[in-house]
Amino acid sequence: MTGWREFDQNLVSHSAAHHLTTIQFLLDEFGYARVSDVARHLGITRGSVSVTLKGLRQRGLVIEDEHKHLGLSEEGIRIARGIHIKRILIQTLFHDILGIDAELAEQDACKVEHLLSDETADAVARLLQKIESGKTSQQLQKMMKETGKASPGATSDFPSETVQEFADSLEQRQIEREDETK
Amino acid sequence: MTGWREFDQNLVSHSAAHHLTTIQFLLDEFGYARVSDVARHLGITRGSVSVTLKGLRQRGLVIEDEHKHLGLSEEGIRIARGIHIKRILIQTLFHDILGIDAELAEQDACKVEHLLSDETADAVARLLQKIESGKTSQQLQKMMKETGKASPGATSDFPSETVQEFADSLEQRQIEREDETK
DNA sequence: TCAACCTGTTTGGGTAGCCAAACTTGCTAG
DNA sequence: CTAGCAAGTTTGGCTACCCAAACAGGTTGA
Repeated sequence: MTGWREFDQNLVSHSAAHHLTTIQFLLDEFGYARVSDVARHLGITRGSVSVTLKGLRQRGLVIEDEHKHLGLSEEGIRIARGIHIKRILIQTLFHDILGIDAELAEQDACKVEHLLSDETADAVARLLQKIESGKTSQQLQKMMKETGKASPGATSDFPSETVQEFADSLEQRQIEREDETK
Repeated sequence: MTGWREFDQNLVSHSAAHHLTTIQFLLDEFGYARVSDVARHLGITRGSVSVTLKGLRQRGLVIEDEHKHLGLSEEGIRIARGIHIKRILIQTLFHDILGIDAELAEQDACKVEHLLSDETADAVARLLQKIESGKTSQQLQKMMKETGKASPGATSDFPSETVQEFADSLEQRQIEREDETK
């Protein structure tokens, strides 16, 4: 298992990602952002935000003016924007393509947004754009819409028996392909 | 921002997920699993594994026989299997559909496997199965294959300008839909 | 003016993980 | 029989988060 712990050497942590995107959101929405605003928006205490932002200031991602109003450095903006876009892309993938309920799609997207590689995010964008741009058959459109509905008789467990079997077959094929390669 | 911190009240943490799936893997592969084996496989020290597994034993997910050989309880097996299947599904989605390089697809899948909701994983399975089962047009098959290739002239930055604009338009539409709803 | 309030910071405490290093155990090769 | 090694555990230390509570400054209304 190489690199199963890559996650903790990411550019920014889950927490930092949310601090940055929150500041950007507040700036867009209200024109300013203070420690308390960030804390309220994230649902954590001012103290926690204060400490976290101290770190982000030291890393040069967050800046502060004389009135304690927060802002993002150029790099902070880049990072926040990247994460935000990933969130939108994943959310759209889950909601529009997989048919996941909007709220759950947002929740899942929020959990993984800062973990996905740029390459994967880019690929999601390309797929969505292709589907978008009408290069898609009627058939696919219809199929995509149906994807969201559970198969008749599906239970609430995961994995269902069919999913289990399907995943097994996927894995088997994967192993075979690896064998071919060598 | 409701529930941006859901991640830390998941069934199992990223670390625990890997401990469980590693035990399952070692059992399948070698017929036994000991603390040292798990440690070697995960690339961390025996001490860390020892402590973590103590917790998982207390939670009833991991069991141990008189020879210090590890095993999984019924619930442990269920959890490990669920995570493993999610990994396979996501990896396949990224590799086969999005065209992401196999290694990166595995790495990304590994980061998010334990975070995705059952519903989303199920939906991924349904989508893959539909594409699989030949209900898909030739056109889509072709499209899927092309998706992996970056557009000509694409740079190595994320997000590219086009992706940026595309994501903006997605977001705009999302907002409009929300407005309609209320 | 000054008390009440809002804002921000600091500090002590807690959990989750990781490591290194010191032990304990038990097996095995001389 | 025993020295040595491998396996497992414990402990102290570290980072990254979170909270609660104490504290410091500025604003504002009475």
